[in-house]
Amino acid sequence: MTVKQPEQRELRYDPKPIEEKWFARFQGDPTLYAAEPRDSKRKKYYVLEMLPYPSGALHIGHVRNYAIGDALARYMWMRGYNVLHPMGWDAFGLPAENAAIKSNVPPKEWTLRNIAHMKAQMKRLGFAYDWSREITSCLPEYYRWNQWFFLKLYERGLAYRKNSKVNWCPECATVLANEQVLSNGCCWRHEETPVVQRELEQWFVRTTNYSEELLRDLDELEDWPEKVRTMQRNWIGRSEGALVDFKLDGPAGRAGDKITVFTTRMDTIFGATSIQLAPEHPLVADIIGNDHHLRAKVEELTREQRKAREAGDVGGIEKHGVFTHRFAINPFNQEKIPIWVANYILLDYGTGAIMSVPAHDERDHEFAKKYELEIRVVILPRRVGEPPPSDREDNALLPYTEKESLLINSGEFNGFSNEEAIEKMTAYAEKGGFGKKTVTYRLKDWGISRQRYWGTPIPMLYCAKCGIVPVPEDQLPVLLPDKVQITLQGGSPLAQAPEFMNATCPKCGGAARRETDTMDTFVDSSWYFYRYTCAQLQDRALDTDTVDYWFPIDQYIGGIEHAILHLIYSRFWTKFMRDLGIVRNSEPVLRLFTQGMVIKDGAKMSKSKGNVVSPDEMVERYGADSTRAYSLFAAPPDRDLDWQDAGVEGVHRFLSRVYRFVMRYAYCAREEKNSKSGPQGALPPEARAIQRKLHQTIKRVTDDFQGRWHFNTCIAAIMEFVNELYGAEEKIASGELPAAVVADAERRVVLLLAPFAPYLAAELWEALGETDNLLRHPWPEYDPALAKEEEIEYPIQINGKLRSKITVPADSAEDFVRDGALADEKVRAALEGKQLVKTIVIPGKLVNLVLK
RNA sequence: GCGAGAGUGGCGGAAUUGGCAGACGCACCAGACUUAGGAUCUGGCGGGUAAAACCGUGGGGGUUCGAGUCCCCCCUUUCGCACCA
Repeated sequence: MTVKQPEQRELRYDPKPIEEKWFARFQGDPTLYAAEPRDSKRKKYYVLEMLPYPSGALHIGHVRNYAIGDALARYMWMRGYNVLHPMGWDAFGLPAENAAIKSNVPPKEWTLRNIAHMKAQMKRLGFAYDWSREITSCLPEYYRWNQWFFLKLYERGLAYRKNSKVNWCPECATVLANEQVLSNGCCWRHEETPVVQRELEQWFVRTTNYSEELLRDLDELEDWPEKVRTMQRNWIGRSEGALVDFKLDGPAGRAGDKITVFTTRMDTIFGATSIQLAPEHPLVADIIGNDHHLRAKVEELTREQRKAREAGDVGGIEKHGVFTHRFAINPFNQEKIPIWVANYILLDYGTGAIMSVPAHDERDHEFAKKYELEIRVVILPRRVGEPPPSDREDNALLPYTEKESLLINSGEFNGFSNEEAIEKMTAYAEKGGFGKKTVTYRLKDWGISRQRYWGTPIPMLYCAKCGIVPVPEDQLPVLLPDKVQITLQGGSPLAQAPEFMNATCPKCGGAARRETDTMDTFVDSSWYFYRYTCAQLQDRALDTDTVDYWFPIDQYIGGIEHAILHLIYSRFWTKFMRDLGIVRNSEPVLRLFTQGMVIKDGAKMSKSKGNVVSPDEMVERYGADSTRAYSLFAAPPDRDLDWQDAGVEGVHRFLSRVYRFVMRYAYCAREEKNSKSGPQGALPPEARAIQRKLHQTIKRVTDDFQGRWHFNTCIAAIMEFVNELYGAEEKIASGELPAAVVADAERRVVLLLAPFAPYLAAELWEALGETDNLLRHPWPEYDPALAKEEEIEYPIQINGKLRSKITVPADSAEDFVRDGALADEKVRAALEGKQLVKTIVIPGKLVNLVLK
């Protein structure tokens, strides 16, 4: 056998020409990542990354997001699945309008330019997307379906218009939905701009119709992070209780003759010693009448609340209130109790009015102490197995808010437990016609009106004769006018465009005015991922059967920031589409993965902090493969990642080592084409060691893809193996090691690398003499028999401390291992003068000797 | 205040079910090859010691032959929620 000389010339890994070469080839091969099922009987895998907002260039955090999804897509593809992996972002292609205006570029052009730039970046990074499925939501085709869905919502009474107080971001110059206001009271897009309240006519979507289902189905989403499920539960905020009417004592006002309160603690109603109204409760104006002093006081309370709300710290407000000089009647005992107005009562939760029970509610207690209101105990702790305690007040316990309780001072309900009392008292109220069992939700309807120019126009007309009239389906899409004056002065710029504004009423043929509000961009993002399955469809929004094949999404990957925005809206939209009969699934996403943020210099990457790492720069310096591999190597994907440029260099060095090794010894594979099944027959120990490590490495990498996605340890395992190959380099170069072993190792390492460094893998695959596309090559299998160690090193512990090590054949019996351990020199020395109390042998793990 | 994570060398992080703590990488140190090295290769690298012993996974206790891992108490930190009646 002739010994081939390894490649002698200096081999330098230069990613640039390699990536350019394969970039061109990938582009020329539209079938490479095609989503058309290769075989409809195969299992499918739909993987999608969550959309970052295309307000500028990609930063390295996005790259990490895509790198995770891309590695999965490639792996599943090699596993033989039909993979759908479309772009996540461009469906969301509505720009920060202001940014466009400030840069003096028309918004549409600005959007398309942004998208083109990002697309170029994505392509350069080599992400395996199906580019034939692009959707760009700023284009007329997408408007059509958004508007069509809106008409369906309207037909079903799920879209309505109402005048209400809304959140307004001065920076965006538009309205925001509740979900789009951060907990610090600022806008989700402008994290330092406080949102203010405005009163406006707005279009709403009745998400609350699905509150119950949105909540209930969270239980089924077992493969969602618990954190996201909890956030959604809190956001929906279901609360079971009852409504109770308290009649006004004295004359009725315009807003009625009673105050309805919501309570979850009906059992404490005999302890109600006042009624508290929200400052903006409609009855307040009625009952304070023309009392200037009271009116001023209420205005002050309103201001305090508004200020706290705008600061996002309603919890920190100092409780203030004022007595209205009016009374209400407790329907349970006909007692007259004072009506107050308080700044901590919120109009938009429950009914905006509460019964105050100072003895059994912390807030009421604090308030009553401050204003010296009566505190009356009506429940006592129940002591199991003991007779009910006496009616003595125990002030140290107050407020007593536990549910484990027993009623006192409550008329005919004395002696009942909390649970029984709530049930009986609610029934009593229902029977008496002054109350009823009810459930309230914190979730509000979704306000979708935006006063932007750039967005899907809401397809509605206002006719003087016919009122609100929907645009007929055959007139869709309603398109935006080309030229408008954008002033950001509030109100939609569309109102200044007469050619847009003036329309004909489809009912009476008279003059009509068009709705000038456009839709929230979250409407687009609520269903864009469905459209990917049938992007070219002309006559319908979606094809039900195609959607049914791909849905639900198998894996959605993104940041936590959409937990209660996009992820609630899209769940709602799915249920709505299911009820329309367009889709068959009730949930859009089977598994959700929230990856960590990328941290740089101790802070979250953001433009305002100036710590953004640009992928372009990284690709220029180290290449796309090194950049994406580092984003997976530096930390497990669910944790935050601390970006260090030096780390990229390390990964780059590793890829260089792989490149040099494979290029140098590629001849082994080219010469050994006949033995692709791996080396046959008995191998010398060094060759066996390489083979064993190879199969162990395949197992480690495969296990992590199947299980917990710790891609950092996958890459580490491949590094270890490559180090081992270098350790045997002398023997490989001299031909001492069978070429078949080297060839086998090279081929499989390249395949293992394919999800993490696809350009390099493609180049090396070719160098190994392979002509097929490596994505079409099956993922390497490991052979447990070949991965098995032949010898095991047992650590010998004495009293739990490591003292020695022995090496025995892997299949040694326990006795043999024990005898071996006891025969060890160091062990015998330690045994000197001591008594062996116990010997513990854990097969395959260790030996522990207990001495006394 | 409530809820969920996290705390391991100089740094990022390994250790999936209790079984050799620090894999892999960065940084650093030494050496080789070099006119040169910001290339490459080899070796070292938790503290401590001449070498051992010994000490080491935020702190304190416990269970166990054996604890980063399990239990109890506490500290720090990140995120989310917070007058939700």
